[in-house]
Amino acid sequence: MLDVLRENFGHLFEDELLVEISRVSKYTKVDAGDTLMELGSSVTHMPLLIEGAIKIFRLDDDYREQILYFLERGDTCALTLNCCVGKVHSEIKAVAEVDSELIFVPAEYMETFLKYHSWSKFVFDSFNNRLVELLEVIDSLAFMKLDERLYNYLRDKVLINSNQLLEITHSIIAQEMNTSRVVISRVLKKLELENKIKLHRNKIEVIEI
DNA sequence: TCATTAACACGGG
DNA sequence: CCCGTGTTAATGA
Repeated sequence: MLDVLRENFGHLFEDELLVEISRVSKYTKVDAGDTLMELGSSVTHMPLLIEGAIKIFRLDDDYREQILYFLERGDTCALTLNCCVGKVHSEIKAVAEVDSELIFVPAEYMETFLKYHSWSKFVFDSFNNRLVELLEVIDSLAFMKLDERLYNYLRDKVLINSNQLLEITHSIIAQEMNTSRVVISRVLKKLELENKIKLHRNKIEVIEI
C-alpha cells in the first residue's frame, strides 16, 4: 500500500506521513455501483481516492436523490471530513460510478495528522474545492435549465468513463437528477435534434465534449 | 409555462 | 414476455 500511496499522494505528503497512513489505513477495491456510504450511517473512516470515481448524492426527506458531484483520483470527501471531526452521521450517500480503489484512513487519525503541514493543507484545499463545486451545484440547480444540466451531467460521465458511449437508461438519469423519466426522454430527444448526442437503446453517445 | 403522473404503443432482446 | 423508449392527456404548481 505504501507504494500506491507514494505514487498517488507522493507529490502532496512527505514520506513520513505516507508511512504513517499506510500503517493505520485500509486499502479497498470496490465495483461500479457499490454503495460506499448510506444516508445516516456513522462515518468512521475518511476515503482517499486512488483510482476511479465516486458520485455523491444528497437525499431529501422522501429519499429522492440529487447528484451533487463526482470525486476523482486524488480527491477526498470534504463532507466526510466534517463528519469525521464532528463525529456526526452522514448527510449524503456515496456510490461508486466505476470500479474504484480507495484507501480508508480511520477517523481518529484525522486530527493527529494535522501536525503535518502537508496534511492540513490537503484538508483545507479539499474543503475549498468542495465549496467551489457546491457553489456550481447551486448555480446549476437555481439558474440553469434542465437541458444544460443534463448535458453537463452527460459530459461529466463521458470524462469519468473516458468513453463517448454511455451505458445508461433514461430512468436512471431521472433518478440521479431527481426528476421524472418523461422529462429526461423529452430533453434527450431535444439534445439529439441539436446534434449534441445520439440515442440508442440503453446507450447514449455524446458527440462533442 | 413546465413538471409530474398515468397510460399506451412499439420494438428489441 | 419484459423492459426501455417515445408520446400524449390530465393535473398541478
